[in-house]
Amino acid sequence: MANAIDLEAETDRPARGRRPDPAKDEAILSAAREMFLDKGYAASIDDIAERAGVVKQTVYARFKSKEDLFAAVIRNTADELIAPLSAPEGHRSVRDTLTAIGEQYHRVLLEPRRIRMSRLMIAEASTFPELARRYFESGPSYVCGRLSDYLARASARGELKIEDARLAASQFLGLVKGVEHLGALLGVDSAEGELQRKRRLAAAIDAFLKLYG
Amino acid sequence: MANAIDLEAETDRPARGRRPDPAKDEAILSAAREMFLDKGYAASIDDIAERAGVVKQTVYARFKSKEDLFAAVIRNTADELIAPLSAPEGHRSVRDTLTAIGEQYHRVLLEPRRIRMSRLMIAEASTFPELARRYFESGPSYVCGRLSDYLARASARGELKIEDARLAASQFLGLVKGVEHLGALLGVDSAEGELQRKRRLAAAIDAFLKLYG
DNA sequence: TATTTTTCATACTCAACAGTCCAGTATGAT
DNA sequence: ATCATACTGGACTGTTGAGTATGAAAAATA
Repeated sequence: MANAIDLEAETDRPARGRRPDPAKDEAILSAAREMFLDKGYAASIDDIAERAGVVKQTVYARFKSKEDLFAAVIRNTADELIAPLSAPEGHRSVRDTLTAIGEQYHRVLLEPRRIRMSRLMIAEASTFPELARRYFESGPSYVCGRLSDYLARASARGELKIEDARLAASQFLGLVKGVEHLGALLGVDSAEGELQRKRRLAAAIDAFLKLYG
Repeated sequence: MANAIDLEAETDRPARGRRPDPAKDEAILSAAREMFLDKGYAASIDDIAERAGVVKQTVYARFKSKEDLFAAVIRNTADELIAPLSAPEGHRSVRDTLTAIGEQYHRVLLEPRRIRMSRLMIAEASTFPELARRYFESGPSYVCGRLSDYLARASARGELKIEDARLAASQFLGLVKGVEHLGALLGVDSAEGELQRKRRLAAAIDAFLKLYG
């Protein structure tokens, strides 16, 4: 029963009249992201619109409700945050690779933006379970999976001795996080300088290699 | 300059008239706790009052504002949650002690009540930094401290070989938590049964003893 | 130019909520 | 009995915020 118009709907053909400004999409999403990260879901559409330099109606022209906008922001941001995790593998030693992954994970996890994002998702986990699940699975759990793959391969090559790769990966990330990550989520700045953080990371890697080396 | 009245204020002497009903204090706090855990700080005073079987005025008679009530709830609940952590030490082997501590930490951390509480605190960390800090310090950080003390003593007795006790404690708790704790905060039920949880705990202890045994 | 669609500007509805006020009732002490 | 305090019931203020409505200006096509 699909006619020409339906088919063309896929390719977004606005036919006549003024074209929607794509820059405004970006402005709205970006403003919404900032506000949500700042105030949580309590952020108001009015404030978001004002920050985006746009009128409330324009927001509602693109997103049919606040929930909708929120979901869009989350998906958007989650995707953006995955990118730096596609860690290159290759010819490096196990220690170097783990150091790189650990450093990245460390940096990403403690990055203020990510902390605020995690806070937001944890806060709204009961209201938006689906989004929270996606966030977890495309974030920490994804990293854990990739790391697990790597560990399994390294183990197959005889560079490590691992039985349960998934468990080992979870342990590694746990070692890297320690209790301090929870502290960061709770906004305890932990007076922990770059130095101590590096030290903890190095200790985690030493420990892991001692366990499975 | 303290006169009799000031001194007596300490012992709460309302002099004349009808006495405040202590049961209502408890009812209000308990209702507020439930509602806050459920809806976050967005929970309304009206709902709290209704649930407590009390009129809004009565709430405001005891707590001068919503913030005040919230703070009272947090302090109250945080205290309540510390209690089970005063783990007895003694004649048991290091392994047994670690198992007990780990099991307790595991149970306490993953207990639905604590999860909801952590969610709440993380969500409001930027609005109530002081409360969040207290929560962290009287919760996870406190456990870490106690564990650290224990490890230092065990190390002094020669039962373990540990240089940095605080670091080791953090590592142990990290091993116990893995990535799964974050998943729980995000409401991912992880399809992880009691079995897998016990397994992870056992693995964490094995690993720790291999590291520092 | 005529037409269509976006965007702005502004005002509006409707509901919820923090906090207050008041009049009356209950409970205790003197 | 009387006075002070706790508590109820309900109305009230003022604000905020989600979502809608309306009308006019701006940009694009025919």
